[in-house]
Amino acid sequence: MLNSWADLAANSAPENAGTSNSTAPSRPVYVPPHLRNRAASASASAESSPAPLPPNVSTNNNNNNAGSRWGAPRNGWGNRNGGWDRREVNPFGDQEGAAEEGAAAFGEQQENTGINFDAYEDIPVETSGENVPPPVNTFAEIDLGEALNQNIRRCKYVKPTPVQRHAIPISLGGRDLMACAQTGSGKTAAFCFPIISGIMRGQGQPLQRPPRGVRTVYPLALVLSPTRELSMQIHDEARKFSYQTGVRVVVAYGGAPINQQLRELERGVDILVATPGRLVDLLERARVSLQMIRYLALDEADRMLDMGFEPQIRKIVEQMDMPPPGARQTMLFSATFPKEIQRLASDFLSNYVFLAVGRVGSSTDLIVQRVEYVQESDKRSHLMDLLHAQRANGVQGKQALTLVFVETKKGADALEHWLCRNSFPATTIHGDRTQQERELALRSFKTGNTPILVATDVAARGLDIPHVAHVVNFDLPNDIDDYVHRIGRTGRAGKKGLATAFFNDNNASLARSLADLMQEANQEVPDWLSRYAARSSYGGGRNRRSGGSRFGGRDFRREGSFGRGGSDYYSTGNSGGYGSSGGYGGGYGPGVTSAWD
DNA sequence: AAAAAAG
Repeated sequence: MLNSWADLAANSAPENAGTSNSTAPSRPVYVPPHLRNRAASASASAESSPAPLPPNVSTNNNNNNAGSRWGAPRNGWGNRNGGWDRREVNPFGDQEGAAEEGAAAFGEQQENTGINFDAYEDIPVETSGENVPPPVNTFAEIDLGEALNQNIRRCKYVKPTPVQRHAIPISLGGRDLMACAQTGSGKTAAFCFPIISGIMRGQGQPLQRPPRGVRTVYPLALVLSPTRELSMQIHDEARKFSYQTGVRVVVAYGGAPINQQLRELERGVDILVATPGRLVDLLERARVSLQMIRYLALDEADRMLDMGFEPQIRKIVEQMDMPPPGARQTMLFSATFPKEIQRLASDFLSNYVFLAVGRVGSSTDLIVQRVEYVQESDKRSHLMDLLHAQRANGVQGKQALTLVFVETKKGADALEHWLCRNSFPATTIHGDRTQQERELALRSFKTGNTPILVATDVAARGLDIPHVAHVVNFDLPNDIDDYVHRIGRTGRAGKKGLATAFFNDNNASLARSLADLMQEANQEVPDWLSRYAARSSYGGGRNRRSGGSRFGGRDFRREGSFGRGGSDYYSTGNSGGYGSSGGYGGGYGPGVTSAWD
């Protein structure tokens, strides 16, 4: 009873507000955010004539036939939100608040500016594809719009990071993109800026929908990520970038009450950030339609396309109502991009640019990697030793943050319990905990309240946790890519980090790739590990996913002339067709990427 | 074999 009444009220209120004295719009039309104040009154008086296109609308190659294919723009904006959102909370308001708590606790300033650009100076970059738009050196060179520029200043971003310098012009040029890149250095911004800017410009043609459920919303951009916490993080960042641009960002993920998310959606959504399960739910309830999607971004794209996720992603991207490749712009980001996954991913892309922002020798050098031989039964006491040592390294009375990865959820609980019993304040994050518990754990860790976090792979990717001094692989993962992502939780934004792994016979299959990785990162490889690696290379101890070039860094379209790709990982220049290889033969072997995302 | 993601 109460529910249906509330729903009714929630449903009709914005509709009335948006159109006041006219008949309710039945057909959606895209109104760029900067015109929405006017649009609300304009559409009321001009119901029968097509809505004016924004003056600076630029035709996008990929979309210029969308009008004929999908129907001409109509009146009425599907999101029923005429005008800027006056209730928009200033995400910068508590400048020293939430996100900065950790920094404050450590007596440091502004994590956002903490990027150490010197660490990036000589980062090798490879691009391939046809007519690759050239990189820029400053934000000023790109016309992102004044509102967005102001937010960039508020974020204290002074100049674009390497991934931004390359990815933003490519995306603004309307091209699809597969990028091997680093989050810590602004990966989220690299796909958010072009999306926000594009939405503000009203680029391309809106796609018409058949009238369906009145409460259906039509986001223009979709960002998918593999974990709830990562979606939250992306949402938080995207909200900063879109502040006062009129572009509305909404997040939807499982484990949280759906009603609140539905209410947020009903207030209007331009950019939807979501985890796959909850999005499918919303699509099946017809509360969200993907018909108007003009931008699709997959964060941690290789994870999104691996066995566990691929069917869901295919369903969302190929079997719902999303415009096909070419009629939308698609951006895939990850630090690791095995070529098998690249092949899968190419289904979603159209004439795309491949971009690899690699590590230079110095990038993963920021993370000191250690491997110790530890029997299962000795792991706990060994961890204890590390933590005792870590205690001495505390900053301002706070213990440095240590992130401990384990294999299983049960193992995580057990270890947390044991640590607490031994007076090490620890908490844990894994998929068997409630969402509330997960978020609490992460917050408590970030603030230094609980300086030890025991985690499963749920925390392996993308999470930006400042001040993680030490990553311990209590249990090593089976996949070297997961190792790369895990250790990338430390040594972020150009800062130094330490990663310690406990290795024993159970990890024999990882020996070779681990030894290779460490060698390429100029780390000291223990002799016993080298011997292990040599042994396992006989036994076929290769990683399941590849025989060689298993890291990102290389466009799989360029495979072919070389037996196993990777040894010519970096060509020198940018652009060039598929076949052109600069042939930098040095050092990168089977492809080390950044240890970051 | 495990983890993640809907309830």
